[in-house]
Amino acid sequence: MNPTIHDVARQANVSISTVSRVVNQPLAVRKEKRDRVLQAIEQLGYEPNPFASGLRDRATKTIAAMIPDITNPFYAELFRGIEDIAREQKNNVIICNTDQDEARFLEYMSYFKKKKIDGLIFVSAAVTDAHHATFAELQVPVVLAATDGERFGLPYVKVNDYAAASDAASFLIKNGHRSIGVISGPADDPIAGIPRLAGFRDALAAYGLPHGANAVAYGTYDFDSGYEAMRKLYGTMPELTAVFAASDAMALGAMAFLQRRGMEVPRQISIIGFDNISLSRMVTPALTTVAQPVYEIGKQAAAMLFRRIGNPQDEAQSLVLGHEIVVRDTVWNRN
Amino acid sequence: MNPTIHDVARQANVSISTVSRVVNQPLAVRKEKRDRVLQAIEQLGYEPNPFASGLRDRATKTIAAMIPDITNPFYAELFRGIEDIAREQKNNVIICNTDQDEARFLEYMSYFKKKKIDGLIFVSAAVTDAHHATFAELQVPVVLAATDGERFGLPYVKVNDYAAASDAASFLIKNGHRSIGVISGPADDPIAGIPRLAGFRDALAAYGLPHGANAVAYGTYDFDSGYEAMRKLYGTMPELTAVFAASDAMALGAMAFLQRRGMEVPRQISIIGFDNISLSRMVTPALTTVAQPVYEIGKQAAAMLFRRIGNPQDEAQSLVLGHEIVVRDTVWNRN
DNA sequence: TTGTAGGCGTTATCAC
DNA sequence: GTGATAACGCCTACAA
Repeated sequence: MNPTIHDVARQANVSISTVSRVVNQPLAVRKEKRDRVLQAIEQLGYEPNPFASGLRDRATKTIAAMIPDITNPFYAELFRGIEDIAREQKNNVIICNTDQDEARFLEYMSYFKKKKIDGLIFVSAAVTDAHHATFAELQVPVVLAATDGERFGLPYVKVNDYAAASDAASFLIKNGHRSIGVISGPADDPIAGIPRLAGFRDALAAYGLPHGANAVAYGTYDFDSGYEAMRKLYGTMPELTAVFAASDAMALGAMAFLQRRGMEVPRQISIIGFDNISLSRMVTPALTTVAQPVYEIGKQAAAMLFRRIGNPQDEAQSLVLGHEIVVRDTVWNRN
Repeated sequence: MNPTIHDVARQANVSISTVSRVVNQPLAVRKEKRDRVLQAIEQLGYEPNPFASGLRDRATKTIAAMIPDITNPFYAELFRGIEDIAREQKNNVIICNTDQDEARFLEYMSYFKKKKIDGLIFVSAAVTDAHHATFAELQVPVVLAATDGERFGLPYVKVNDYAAASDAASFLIKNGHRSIGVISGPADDPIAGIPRLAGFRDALAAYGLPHGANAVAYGTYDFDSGYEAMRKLYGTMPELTAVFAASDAMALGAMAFLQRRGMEVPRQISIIGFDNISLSRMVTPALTTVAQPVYEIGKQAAAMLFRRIGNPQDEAQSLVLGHEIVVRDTVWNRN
């Protein structure tokens, strides 16, 4: 049996209210008594029972993280950032794999309406009207990670996808490539689809390079779709010397396609990915890619959430973190 | 504000105890009233407040999963199995990344002693005396996943590592290999180190094949250590035609070393891994490996845990799940 | 079979 | 500045 507030009170020879005050508003208690209480707490190893507090205040010391799939290394690492901050704050984080499934999402949300949570971090998927409405019902702070919230005024932490994709294009161009294909995310994905494609294309255009429809294939960020997209792309644009993929997994898929067709990467075709997942350095040749500070995104999102939980009127300032190109072995210098 | 038991009672015109009974022991209530109550529950969307129940019964509807690192795809998938069962049981699972760090482990455990959990799943790491002692203090059921508990009488769900490694050896031998190297886990790891090495060596011995110290290098299951181990192994045993690695990540490391040295896999050197992580099909050539039913291990471990939580005297029957060899492209048939 | 009442540990409100 | 006390919502003796 854990010690309760009563045990501490008895030990310190004060009332339970005093103990409670020492814990919650230490300044309101005369120093002398406060020290006595503190000492008793220390001795007994007292910690407030979260159920009792929860029952009274409905604060749960629990946040939820909604993630497409923890099995995906990108999300796993982002989650680590969240978890590390939550642990610092002595909070639990309960993890929700949505599998991008609407029903699953709703199931979790209705669950949260009963069994309260203090806040929510929504990772990576585009926010729809339906999502937004559900968030509002929840009545707790919501922070977005690796996705955009401008449209709904939701605070977010992410990278500038447009600029990052644009940098990828410049990098390829600087390495002497002129015929460049793109494996994009879904054409209607406002997060990692549209902006990355636009950023990349605009950069090509700025250099006066072709960037027509035949230079783009679409995938769904995973390995298999990258493999398939590469097949299509190669069909419509056999002269290409480089490919930009909007995710590392797709880049790996593209690479697998090419290698299995007997083509040499990067000598014949160069590839640059996006994300810098841990696998990207494990393949041969190691993948050159645009790195997002994934772990940091998770950390900052969590920090922002706790700031808002502590102070609900805090007008959270969204964060755009920097990206960088990690140069490994899949881009050939043609100059 | 969510409806409480009182609201339901009023609506159904019964006392709160009747409502409580309907929820907890439906058989003890006359059918007529029961139906009325059920209807009221339905109408109001009543769900018991978990804090109130928690406060009374100290049941938290929360289990913990101790995992070396959720960023590792193997653990991530195992965790998915755990989570899926937990959700079925309307439990939360809080995830603890130990990073194999003792201090971190203890921090979590002491945290759990305060803020109770209903049960614990300990994944993958070898159980030490210290661990075991700490488990005992916790006073809640503990189940082991992907690790052994015989020594302490702890129930576990795992694969037969010895037999699986032995099968890997047979597979290589059947494909005509005679000079075979091993990249083992740590020599003192009783879980995935010792048994996999022993199983593999014993199989070689059974075929009258050499299996001396020069045919083994040791790693720590990760990519880099596999890379390094392959370098050593190749130094001591340049005649080898095949390598067994005790983890896929090490197999990938080994493969990277060979490929970067200009060697062809599998034509010159074959590789077989262990785990069947998702990456193994993404590399080229795709990795042949011994598959563990990871997701299933997580599921079964969780199911076992909930069985024991429900019935503490349940003498949990440990489970040994089957393995299989997933044949892809890294083993050359020399016959 | 059903209802009443007490207590789980905390915090906040009110007196003092 | 401090202490008693009333909730918070649930469950379960115990009484009826």
